[in-house]
Amino acid sequence: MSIPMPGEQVRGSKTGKPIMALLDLLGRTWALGIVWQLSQGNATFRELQQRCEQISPSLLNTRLKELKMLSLVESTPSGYQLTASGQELFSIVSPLGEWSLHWADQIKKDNV
Amino acid sequence: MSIPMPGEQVRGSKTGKPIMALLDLLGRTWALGIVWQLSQGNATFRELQQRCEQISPSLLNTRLKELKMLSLVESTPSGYQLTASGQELFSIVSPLGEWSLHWADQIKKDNV
DNA sequence: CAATACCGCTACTAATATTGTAGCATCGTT
DNA sequence: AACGATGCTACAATATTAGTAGCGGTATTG
Repeated sequence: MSIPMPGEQVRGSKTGKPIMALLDLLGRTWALGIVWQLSQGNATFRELQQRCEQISPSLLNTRLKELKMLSLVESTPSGYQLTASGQELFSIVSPLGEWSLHWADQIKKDNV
Repeated sequence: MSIPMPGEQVRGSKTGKPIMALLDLLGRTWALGIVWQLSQGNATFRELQQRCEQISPSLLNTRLKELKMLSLVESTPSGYQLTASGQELFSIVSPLGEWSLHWADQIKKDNV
């Protein structure tokens, strides 16, 4: 799968608008999960594999390449870590953690 | 693909934590894109299909079922629309629209 | 200097998800 | 009754992800 570079066509959009590239990226398995896990601290390849319970090394590596190309993750001697942009992204989505709890309650109510 | 119900096992996590269910959901093709499009106003099935340039009707319907089950989208006589929860979700992720512009600039700089 | 034990990562196949296209069933209009 | 539009299903083709084995490199240990 090609890397969803802002400015170019991506899955589901020909306009190249950055938001569409971002939605394409985030819509890939584990992309946001990796950012989420890395927000909890740097990790080596194998550590990251363990934090993401069931991710296969081939997919992890594919995602890491994408995230590196898109300036969200970088690899350092002490392992992978979020870049400044990656941290910004995380800080935007981090409220999802708490919100998901309310959401879960809501679903229960609706499905009674 | 089974619906990522908070409290149950989902792709990539056995804990059932709501955030993992949410990350599973958002990691599916077009899930966030549909929420994004609906935030711009209600839409019928075929309207939504057009807004999401390349989505196939089978996938659109699959996603809509999931989003309905998860209390994020509901169908009304005037078409599909976000539920209160769906709007909350959108309001959390909506800053991504503007942020993606800065991000695109950053990528350009990094890749010079 | 082996032998061992990690590490990042690649290779490959099987399983699963998504795309693309055709078209059915239903409804309201003419 | 014929037409057009709608929501949606069916299904084959294609693309993505999961799962497993293991290579080549770099310490560490005896």
